[in-house]
Amino acid sequence: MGSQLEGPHPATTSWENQPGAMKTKNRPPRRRTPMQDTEATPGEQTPDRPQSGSGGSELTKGLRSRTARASGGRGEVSRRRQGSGGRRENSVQRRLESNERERQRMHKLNNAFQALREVIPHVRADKKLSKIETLTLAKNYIKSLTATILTMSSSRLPGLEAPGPAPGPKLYQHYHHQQQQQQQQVAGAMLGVTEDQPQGHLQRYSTQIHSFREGS
DNA sequence: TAGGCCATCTGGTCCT
DNA sequence: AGGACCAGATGGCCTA
Repeated sequence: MGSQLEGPHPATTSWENQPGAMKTKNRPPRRRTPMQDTEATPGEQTPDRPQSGSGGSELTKGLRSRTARASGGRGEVSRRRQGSGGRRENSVQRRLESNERERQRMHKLNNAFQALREVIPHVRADKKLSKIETLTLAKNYIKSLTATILTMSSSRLPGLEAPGPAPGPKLYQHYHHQQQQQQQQVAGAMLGVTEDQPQGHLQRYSTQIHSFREGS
């Protein structure tokens, strides 16, 4: 599971319909494992898909296969199993709940990644940034912004020392100028537009965007 | 087809 | 005790 591009899965949970839920590429919904299938009612399983698990150790696979058998996949559940399996079923139930919480946690993490993608400028709009690309670009974007702020601060200090008009307009001009330069840098990275000091970080950031765009 | 990326499951550990 | 967090394992999908 994990894709929300298609209709809600039988076990669809609230996150899947949240507007901010991360959309994966054009992928079909993830196949449910036998363990997950124990959550679904009989008949909701997709018959066209294999029943092998998609993760977990051999031990846990064994647990899952036992679970599938215990859940009555082949016939009625024996009284003996019902009687002695209560504890096991309880642990299986706890495991299912834990899995669900973990899924929710990962979805929240992915939502945060998506939110991050949307606030960092990058050129390659046709393809979603991977997680590692997102983190790396974000880190360098922060660096570039920090450099910008430092530059602003250094240009502001002399104005504060000297008597005269308030530095507000100058700061705004500086900020506006930096913003324009950033946009030009990002947009013009492909054109080989270069800037000298003090945009070293910006230049590096743009170069990185370029390299990501090139797929290197 | 290999490699990259990802979702999911799982058990261990940490935290409240 | 139970939930959050983490990392390893596994398998599916996609692309070059």
